[in-house]
Amino acid sequence: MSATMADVAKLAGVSVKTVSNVVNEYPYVRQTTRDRVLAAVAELGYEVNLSARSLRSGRTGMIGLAVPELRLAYFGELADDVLRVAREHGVTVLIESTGYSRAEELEVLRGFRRRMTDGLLFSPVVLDAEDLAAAAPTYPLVLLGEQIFSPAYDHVTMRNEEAVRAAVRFLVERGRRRVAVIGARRDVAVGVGTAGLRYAGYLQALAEHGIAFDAARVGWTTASWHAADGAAAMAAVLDSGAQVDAVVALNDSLAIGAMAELRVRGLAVPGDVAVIGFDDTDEAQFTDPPLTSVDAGRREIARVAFELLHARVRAPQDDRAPTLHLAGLSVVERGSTPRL
Amino acid sequence: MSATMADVAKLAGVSVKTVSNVVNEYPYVRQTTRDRVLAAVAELGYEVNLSARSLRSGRTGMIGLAVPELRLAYFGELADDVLRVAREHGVTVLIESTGYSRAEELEVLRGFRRRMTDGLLFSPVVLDAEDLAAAAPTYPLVLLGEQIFSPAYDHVTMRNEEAVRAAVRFLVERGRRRVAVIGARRDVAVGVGTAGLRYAGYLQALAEHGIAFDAARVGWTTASWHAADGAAAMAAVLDSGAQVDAVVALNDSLAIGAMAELRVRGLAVPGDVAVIGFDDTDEAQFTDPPLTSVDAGRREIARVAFELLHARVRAPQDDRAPTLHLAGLSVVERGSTPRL
DNA sequence: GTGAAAGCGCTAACAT
DNA sequence: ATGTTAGCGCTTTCAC
Repeated sequence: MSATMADVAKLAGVSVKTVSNVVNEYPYVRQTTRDRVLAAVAELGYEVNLSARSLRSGRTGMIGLAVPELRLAYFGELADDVLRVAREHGVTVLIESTGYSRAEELEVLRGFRRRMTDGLLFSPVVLDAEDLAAAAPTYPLVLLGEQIFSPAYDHVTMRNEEAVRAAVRFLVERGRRRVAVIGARRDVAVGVGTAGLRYAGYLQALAEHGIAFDAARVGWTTASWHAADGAAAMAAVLDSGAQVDAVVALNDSLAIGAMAELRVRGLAVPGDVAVIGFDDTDEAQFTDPPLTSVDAGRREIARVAFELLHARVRAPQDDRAPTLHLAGLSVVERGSTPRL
Repeated sequence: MSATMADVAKLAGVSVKTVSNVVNEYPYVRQTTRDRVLAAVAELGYEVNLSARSLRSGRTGMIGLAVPELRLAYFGELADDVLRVAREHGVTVLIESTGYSRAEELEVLRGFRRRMTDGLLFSPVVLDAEDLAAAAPTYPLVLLGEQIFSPAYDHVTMRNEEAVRAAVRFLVERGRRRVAVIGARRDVAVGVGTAGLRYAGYLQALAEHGIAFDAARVGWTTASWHAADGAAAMAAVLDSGAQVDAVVALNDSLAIGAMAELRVRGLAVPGDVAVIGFDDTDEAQFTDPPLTSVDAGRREIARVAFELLHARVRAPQDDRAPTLHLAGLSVVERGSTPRL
C-alpha cells in the first residue's frame, strides 16, 4: 500500500542502494541523482519504514526515559526538558512511569521495552546498586538522581547534601534556628538515596550551625513526595509539640503541603515559620507566600544526561570511563524566607 | 548475539512456527510441547525482536499520546492516567509534546512517529478541523479536548460549557454576582475550542442569572494557561478598575496565578473575592485557601479514550461510526467559595 | 558514485 | 497440533 524504496528506485531509475544513500544523507551521491531520487520520493509520498530499518540496523532511534510519575511537578518538568533536548537531536523519547514500584523498575531495566530503545535515562527510586548489578544492563544507560551510584554507568545528579546545607544556612542567616525537615524517610539509611542524602545535608547543617538535633522536628514520609505527604508530615511534627520556626522541605510539593498544614494550624508563613523548598518547580512562584526554593539544576541535568546517553548510543564501541556529573545549584529567594 | 526463534526451535526440537505459537500464546499447542519450548526460551534468555515482529505484522504495539506539555498539571495527570490504563492492556504509550506549536501539531499528525504507533490519542490546541481534514489521517485516531470536532473520528471530551455554567452557578448561589473570568482568548471565537467553549459557558451563565456582561471583568490569555498567565490576566482585570467579587478561572493553574495576584493587590480570598478553578488537579487541594474546582472527568476521559482507540487498533476493519463521548462533571467544593 | 544480492527475525499462508 | 516456505523493507557487503 505505501511506497517502498524499490518503488522509488524504479521511478527514479536507480537502485535501492542509491535511494537508501539519499534518504540517509550519504554525501557521495551526484547532485543530479539525488534530485531525481528526491523527486520520486515526493511524487510517491515515500517514507522510510522504521521497523525495517531497525530490524536491519539494530537501532531504533528511540531512547527511554523512566521516572516514577509525571504528575509530580519535578518529573513533569524534567520530562519536558528531556523531550526538548532530544527533539533538537532528532531522537524520539519513550517515557515510562514506574510508580514507585520495585517490579516496574525491574521491568524498565530488563523488560521488552528495552528492545524498543537504543538507550535509557533511568531515575530509580526503589532499586539499589545490587539490583542494578544483578540486572547488569549492557545497553547504554545513564542514571539520574541519587538512588543508585554505580561506577559502571554514566550518572547525572545534583549536589543534594550541599543543596540542603545551603537551604538551612539560608534560614539560619535569616534568623531561624528551630528548623524542621519534611520528607525524611525511616526506611532508608542516612546518606543513601535522594531522601537519605538530603536528610544527611540537614543533619550536617545543624552541626555546622551548632543547632541541637531534635527528633521531634523530623517530618517522615514514604518515597512518594506529594503535597499530601508534606501536609501529613508537617502535622505529625506539630502534633509532637516541637518548637519550629522554619521548615526545610525536601521538595517543593512537600513544601506546599507543609504550608497548607501550617495554615490549618493557624501558624503564619513566614511570620511564625519560614519555609524553603527544593527543585524550584513552577508552582513555587505562586504559593502564598511565594516559596523560596533551591534550584538544584534540573535543566542542566536533562541536557547533560541526554548528551551523555546520545554519545554512547552513537559510539557504542567507545570505551570511555563512566562520568559522574553534578549539576550546579542556587537558592532562589522568594517571600517565604524573609530576614527577621 | 541474542537468541532468535530459530535458536529456540533447534534447542526445543520443534519448528519456528511452534515457537511463534507459544510466544504468542496460541492456544492449540500441546502442553508438553509448550513446556519444552518455554524451557528453551528460558535457557537461551530468548526475547522476541519487536522490529521483526512489526515489520512482518504491520503492528508496533505502541500508541501515541500527543499533548502540549507535561509540566502543566492537567496534562501530567492525564498522561499518568493514560499510561496506567494502557499498561493494563499491555500497550506501550509514546508520549509526544507539541508545545502549542502549529508545526509540531502537524508533525504529530503526519510525521514519521506515526510509523512507530498503531494509533494516536491527540489533544490539539492549535490546529482546526480544516487542518485535520487536510492531513486526513488513515490510522486509528481519537481526538481529545475541544479544539477540533470532526465527524470522522472518535472523540472524547468534557462538557465545557455546562461545567463553566455550573461553576458560575456555584458562585452565584453563594452570593457572588460580580464574576470575572480568567483565561478567555481574543484570538478564538466564542464557542470554539477549549477556551471559546468555556468562555461561552461563562457568558451563558451570566445571562441565566441576569448578570450584566462587563468587558472589564474578562481576563485574556493566550493558549498557554500557566499560573503566570493567570496572574497577568487577573492583574489586567484589576487594573481596569472592574468591580469583582468572584473569579472563575478556566483551569486550576490560572486560578492559582489569579489568587497570587489578588493577594499581591491586598484582596482577600475568599473574603473579598471567591475563586473557582477547573480540572480539579492535585494542586487545588493545597492552595490558600483550598481551591474549589470543577472536576470535568479527566480519569474517565483517559480510560474511555484509550478503550476506543484500542478497539480500533484491534479491529481495523470494523466500520462502526465514530463516537463522541462527553465525560461527567462535578463541582468539588473547598474553601475558596464559602457561602456569604 | 552506483548496483546486485544477501539476510536481519519474525508472522502469515498453506500444508500435513 | 505442528512443519515449511515466502517475504515484510530495509541496510550492509561486496562488486565494479
